[in-house]
Amino acid sequence: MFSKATEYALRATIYIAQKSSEEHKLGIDEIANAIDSPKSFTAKILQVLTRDNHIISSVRGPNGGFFLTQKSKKLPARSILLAMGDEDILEKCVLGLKQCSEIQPCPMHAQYKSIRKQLKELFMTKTIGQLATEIKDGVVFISNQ
Amino acid sequence: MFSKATEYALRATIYIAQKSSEEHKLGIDEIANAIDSPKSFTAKILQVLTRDNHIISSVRGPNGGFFLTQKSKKLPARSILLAMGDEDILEKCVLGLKQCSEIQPCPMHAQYKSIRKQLKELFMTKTIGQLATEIKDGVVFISNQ
DNA sequence: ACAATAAAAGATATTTTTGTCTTTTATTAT
DNA sequence: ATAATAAAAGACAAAAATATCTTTTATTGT
Ligand code: FES
Ligand code: FES
Repeated sequence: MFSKATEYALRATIYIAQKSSEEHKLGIDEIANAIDSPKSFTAKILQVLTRDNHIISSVRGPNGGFFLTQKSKKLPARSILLAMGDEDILEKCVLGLKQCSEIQPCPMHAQYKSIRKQLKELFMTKTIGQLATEIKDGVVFISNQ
Repeated sequence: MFSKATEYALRATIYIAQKSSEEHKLGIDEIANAIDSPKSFTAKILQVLTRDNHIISSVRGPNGGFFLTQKSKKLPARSILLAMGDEDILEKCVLGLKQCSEIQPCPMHAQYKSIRKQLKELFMTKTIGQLATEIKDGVVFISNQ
């Protein structure tokens, strides 16, 4: 479905949202370990989410690390897909045709458009904060073991 | 969603199902042109679908080419995903966790499982022949222009 | 000021995916 | 038999995705 980079981005952001605050920031080691992802590669991804997209916040130096603001927690999960350049899955033709339209629909269009709509709805309505909260509540998990 | 290879595989197979018969086979040039895909790359893909998976049939030499048997037309679209090794999208966790289960569900599991189920249902119930027939009827298209 | 810390930045490596080109083999029509 | 045809097979190339390692910069506590 998504690229490895996007998967790590989603997992990392949700994890940071769950565990961090402006007072308690998280280091890359803890994050990569928690979500079971390659450390340096994850660092690159967090850089993009931080520097280019301001979804994650970060501070260097002692007691530094990554954290999410309350504002960022209100962002929809889709904003992570947008940041990673992986949001076209919510729009494009399942058979890879250049454009998906009612005028020249592909043989799967009629059924697929409803599925894609639900997927888009999921990523547009669920916020990063909501996804994180469910982990805090212990009903869902983000660990890989 | 799918790899380029799988997209070409789906489009090519549906196209062949629509236009070919045991008496009228299709050449790789016509197929690649019709579905707007790189010729040699598509040839490799058709080779896999033919040699390894027997979804497509082929004959070499003059008046040779690719075609689909009636039996193959009854195969579900999912069989193409299986042949291309791209079927795990119908099974795996949307966040890329090693296993998707009710015991340790990810924060998106509850909503996503229903979407994934519909996607799986689509690829399991729609046959290659059905997808091709709709093109023949002129209600849907597989061209890219 | 200084040393320690942790992210940012940059360079490089590996693997996978995508794509092309050439040669070979099977089949058919003449 | 021979030549033409078209897929099969194999080698190779380019691009993108994934991953690692090193150096630099900002920040903080002493
Ligand atoms: S045209 Fe293929 S999904 Fe809409
Ligand atoms: S655990 Fe993530 S979709 Fe089921």
